[in-house]
Amino acid sequence: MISTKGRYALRLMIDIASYSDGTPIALKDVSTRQDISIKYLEQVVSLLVKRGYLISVRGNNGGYLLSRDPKDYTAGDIIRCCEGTLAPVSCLQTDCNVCPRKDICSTIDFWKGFYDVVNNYVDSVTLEDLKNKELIKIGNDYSI
Amino acid sequence: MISTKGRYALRLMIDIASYSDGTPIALKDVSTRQDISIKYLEQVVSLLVKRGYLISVRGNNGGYLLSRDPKDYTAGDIIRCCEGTLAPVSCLQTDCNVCPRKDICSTIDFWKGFYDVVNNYVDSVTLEDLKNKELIKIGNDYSI
DNA sequence: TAATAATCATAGTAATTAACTAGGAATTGG
DNA sequence: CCAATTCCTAGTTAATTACTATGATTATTA
Repeated sequence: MISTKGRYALRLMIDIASYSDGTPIALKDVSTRQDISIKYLEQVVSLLVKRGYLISVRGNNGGYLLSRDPKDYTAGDIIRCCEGTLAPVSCLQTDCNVCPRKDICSTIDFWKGFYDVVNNYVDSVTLEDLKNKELIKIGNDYSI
Repeated sequence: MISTKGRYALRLMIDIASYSDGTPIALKDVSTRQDISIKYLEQVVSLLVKRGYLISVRGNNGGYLLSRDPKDYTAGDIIRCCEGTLAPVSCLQTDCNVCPRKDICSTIDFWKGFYDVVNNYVDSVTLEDLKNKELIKIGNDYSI
């Protein structure tokens, strides 16, 4: 199960992408639209800023801006940034991890395959794709 | 991340499939081979028995038997039995769940897709496949 | 028939994580 | 200066995870 960190991160990024007009988007507005507490969003957003996925603007009329075009983020980028690895088992989290059973483990290939299909999937969807869904939902889709 | 319940369930089933000779396999032996405490295995195995995936034989020389041919279990069957649903978000856990944002949610299709690729993957691998890996690892593969 | 070896059932527990909430400092536009 | 914002750290509550413990029940076998 993906935690709220990863799920909220996705909604936050979609929200900013969808309501962006060149000026910074304040968390207060994201909070209202997405119905997530500002205080919790602050924690999520800080991870995205640290990673360089968002640019923060401090002070009055401050907020957040995308650092790239929506088509240049994958859902996987965003989720992994806030959620950590999507590895199904700890053996796959880092290369240096040494499981005492690694040479006789009959399930490691199965879990590697699991990891692969998950990463391939989340990286096949871009923020642009999700933004378009959002625009349709909120009735501002002028592309159709 | 998949919990120990699901991971141990898979190893338990592979172990029983691999060492099965018609007589029941005792947890003590699985415990030794897999290096998992008997007491914890008891809890895992009880879920598999309740689901009908294993047949338990009580008393001296008792143990567990597969109720089907290894090719008739998928890894997904076994993992879901002990782990619960593999749904990435709670909205997908049950049909009757009603999220207040369901009509305006722009991410639900993304998560449905996630759920689908995970289920398709884990159901594409059978216990037979995993058993063959195990037999190769322990050097008892007479099929090659 | 008694010892033994297994499953079965339930409860307890320590550590970790999840999902927040709280308080206040720093920054900036007007 | 003031108001609105981000930034930073710490605290909290509840749930979950990953076991361990105790003992009852069942069945083989010497």
